[in-house]
Amino acid sequence: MVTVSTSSEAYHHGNLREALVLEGLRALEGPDGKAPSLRELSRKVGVSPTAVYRHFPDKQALDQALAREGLKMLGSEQAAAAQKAGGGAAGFAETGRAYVRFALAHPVLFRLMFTQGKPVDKEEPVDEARALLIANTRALASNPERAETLALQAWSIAHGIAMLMLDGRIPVDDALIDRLLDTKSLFP
Amino acid sequence: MVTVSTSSEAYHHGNLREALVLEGLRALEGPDGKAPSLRELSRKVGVSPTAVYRHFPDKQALDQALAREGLKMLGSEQAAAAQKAGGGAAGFAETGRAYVRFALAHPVLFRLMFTQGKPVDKEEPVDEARALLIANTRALASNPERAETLALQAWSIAHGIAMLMLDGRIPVDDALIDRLLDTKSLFP
DNA sequence: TGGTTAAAGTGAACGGTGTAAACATAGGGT
DNA sequence: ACCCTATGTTTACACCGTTCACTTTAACCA
Repeated sequence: MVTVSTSSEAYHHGNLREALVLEGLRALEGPDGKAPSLRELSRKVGVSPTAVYRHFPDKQALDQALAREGLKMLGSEQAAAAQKAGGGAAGFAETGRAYVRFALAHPVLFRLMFTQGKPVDKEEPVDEARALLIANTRALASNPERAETLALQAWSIAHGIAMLMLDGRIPVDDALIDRLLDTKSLFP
Repeated sequence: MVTVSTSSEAYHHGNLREALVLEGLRALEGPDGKAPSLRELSRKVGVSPTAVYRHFPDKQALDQALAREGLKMLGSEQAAAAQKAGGGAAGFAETGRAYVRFALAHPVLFRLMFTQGKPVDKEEPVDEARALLIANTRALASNPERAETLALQAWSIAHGIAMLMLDGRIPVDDALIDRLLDTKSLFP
C-alpha cells in the first residue's frame, strides 16, 4: 500500500539495492579477509545473481556504493573522535588515530574504499573525512599557504601507517600508532 | 650433458619456474591495471595451466615470488638513488623519492608486493629496502633511540603518498611528491 | 648400453566467478 | 480492464584456480 520511495521494503522483492549494500557491509566485516562476490551477496539476500544488475550496472558499481558507505562511516567516526577530544590540536590528533583505528577495525572495507574508483579530478561531493582534514589543517597551520601540504602530509602518514599495518609490514600496536602519529615535529 | 642446477634452460620444457616469473613481471608492467591470471601466464609461456603446480604450490606462491622480485628491484633502485645523491641526508631523501617513483612506475607490481604474504614476525631475510631504511635512520637520527620510530615514520609517509597517488586520491605530481616528502621538519 | 624411476607436463573435470540475453511477472497509471 | 515498465529469473558463456589420473621424458645406475 505504501509508496515507492520510502526506502522501506515494498513491492516486488523488497528494496533490493539497500538490502545488497547492507548485506555487503555485513560481509565486509567478516573475518574472511576478502570482499564478498556478487553471487555470494545475491545468495544471502535471496535473489538471483542477475537481479543485482537491475540496481547496479556492474560489480564495480556495487563496490563503489559500499566504498561510499565506508567513507561516510570513517568520516563520522573521525568527527566524533575530534569532538570528544575537544577539537583543536588535540582533536586533530585524535582524527589521525581514528583513521588508523578504523582501518584496523574494518580491514576489508578500508581496502575496498581506496581500491575503488578514483575521483581525482571529478567533482564528487567531497567526503566528510576529507572536509574535516582540510578544515583542521586550515585552522591549525601557522602559515595558511602550507595548510594543504600539511593536510596531505598528515593524511599520508596516517594512510601509510594504516596500510603497512594492514599488510603486516608493521606490528599492530596502539602505542606504536601513537608514536608514529606524533606529528608535533611537523608543526614547528 | 650439463648438470641440473645451473638454472639455465635444460630438460623437459625449459626452466619453467624462471620463465613464469619473468613473464609474470612483464605482465605486471602492462597497462592492464590488473595482475595476470595463472592461466594467462601459463598460456604465454606455452604450457598447460597445471604445469605451474610443479613449481608453485598455488597461485599465491607464484605471486609471492613475483613480490620478492619486486622487492629486490625496489631495493636496488633505492640504493642506486641514494648513492647517486652522495649518501647522507641527501641520499636518504632520495631514497624516499625513489620509493614513490617506483610505486608510480610499477603500480600493479607495487600493489602485489604489499598485498602478498605478511612476514611480520617470521624471519624472512630482511629485504634490501628495509635494511637501507634502518641503516639510514640509525646514521642520521640524533637520538639513536628514536631511530626506529623515525624509520617507520619515513616509511609511512612515503608509503602513504605512494598509495594515495596510486589510488587516485592525490594528484600525481613530482613537485607535490617533493613537498610532501620534505621531512626536514621531522628532524628538528 | 639399456632400463627404471621420479620429475615434469598434459587433459579433462569441478566449482567458483562476473556478465549478457531472452523470458516471466507483478503493480500502478491511464 | 489493460498494458507498460520496473523488477526478477533462467540459461548460457567465458574465464578463473585447483584436483586428479594420465603420459612423457630425462637422468641415473647396473
